[in-house]
Amino acid sequence: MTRKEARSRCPIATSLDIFGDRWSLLVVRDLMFTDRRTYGEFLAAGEGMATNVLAQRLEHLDCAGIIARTIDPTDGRRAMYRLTPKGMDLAPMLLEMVVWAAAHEETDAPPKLVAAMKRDRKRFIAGLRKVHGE
Amino acid sequence: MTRKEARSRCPIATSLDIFGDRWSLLVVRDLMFTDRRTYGEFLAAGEGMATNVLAQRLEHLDCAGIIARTIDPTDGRRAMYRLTPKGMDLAPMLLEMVVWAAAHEETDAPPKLVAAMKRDRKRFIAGLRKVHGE
DNA sequence: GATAACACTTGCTATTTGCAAGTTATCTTC
DNA sequence: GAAGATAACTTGCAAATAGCAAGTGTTATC
Repeated sequence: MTRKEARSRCPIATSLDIFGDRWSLLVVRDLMFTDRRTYGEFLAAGEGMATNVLAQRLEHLDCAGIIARTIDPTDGRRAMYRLTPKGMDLAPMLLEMVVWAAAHEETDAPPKLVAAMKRDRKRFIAGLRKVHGE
Repeated sequence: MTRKEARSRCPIATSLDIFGDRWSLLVVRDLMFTDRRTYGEFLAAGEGMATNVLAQRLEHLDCAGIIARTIDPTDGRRAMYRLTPKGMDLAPMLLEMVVWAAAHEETDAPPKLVAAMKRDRKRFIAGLRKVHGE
């Protein structure tokens, strides 16, 4: 997916230039809400992402500064990914996306989790940041 | 863009099935934040969307219940679009996207507007809802 | 050294996007 | 009423991306 030169500089257009596709935010989701950290784990997430697409998305998110890649010191084959602070700052948006979908679509989000998100967004996000060592 | 059968029922995956592409949220943006309401106006927004892509996106958002289409009573050629309540409920997510992009990317969002969003999200969203007659 | 695992890469097909001309219905002007 | 303009798409083709599955190179294990 070659990114054309920037369109407007509108924040939403700018954001969509970075993650306006079907797969990127799924990677961010896994890093944010689950303990998946490797290429193989993202592939195994059950979303049906193709290997070339995942590789390209990881690289793009890395270049955008949303995720960071390191090599597992205990296994030189394994690349580990984590969210950067810039990536963590996507939490409010992802949270609102969860809340929206839970209200308007059929999802398997645990009702208690959604309720916790809606009850106190700031607290929920603070909890995520703590988990991620921020 | 043929939508494959649903992947996981995760809220984020579900949402991305609906608007996980480069163009859909730009339509929602225009309806939410500007006074663009017609096919021609969306095309003229300066984002470089192709005509066939716009037509398909409008239809898809209509089918998803996010926008609604009516014919302008004063001009039978003109289709007018508006956000449904379901579409309006995307406001918090769009707002967080704006805030994120303003913080991490170079955008032309007016600083005062971004500050108003960050200062009191609920109030800003209430203002949007009032403008949209909710 | 043989085998396996990890992270991609590659070659090909299928699908979508992008471009620009085309079509149809409605409106405006004369 | 006819001619011209406009609005919303549609269409045909080229370009780009997604998807599939086999392949490759490095590292780890036995």
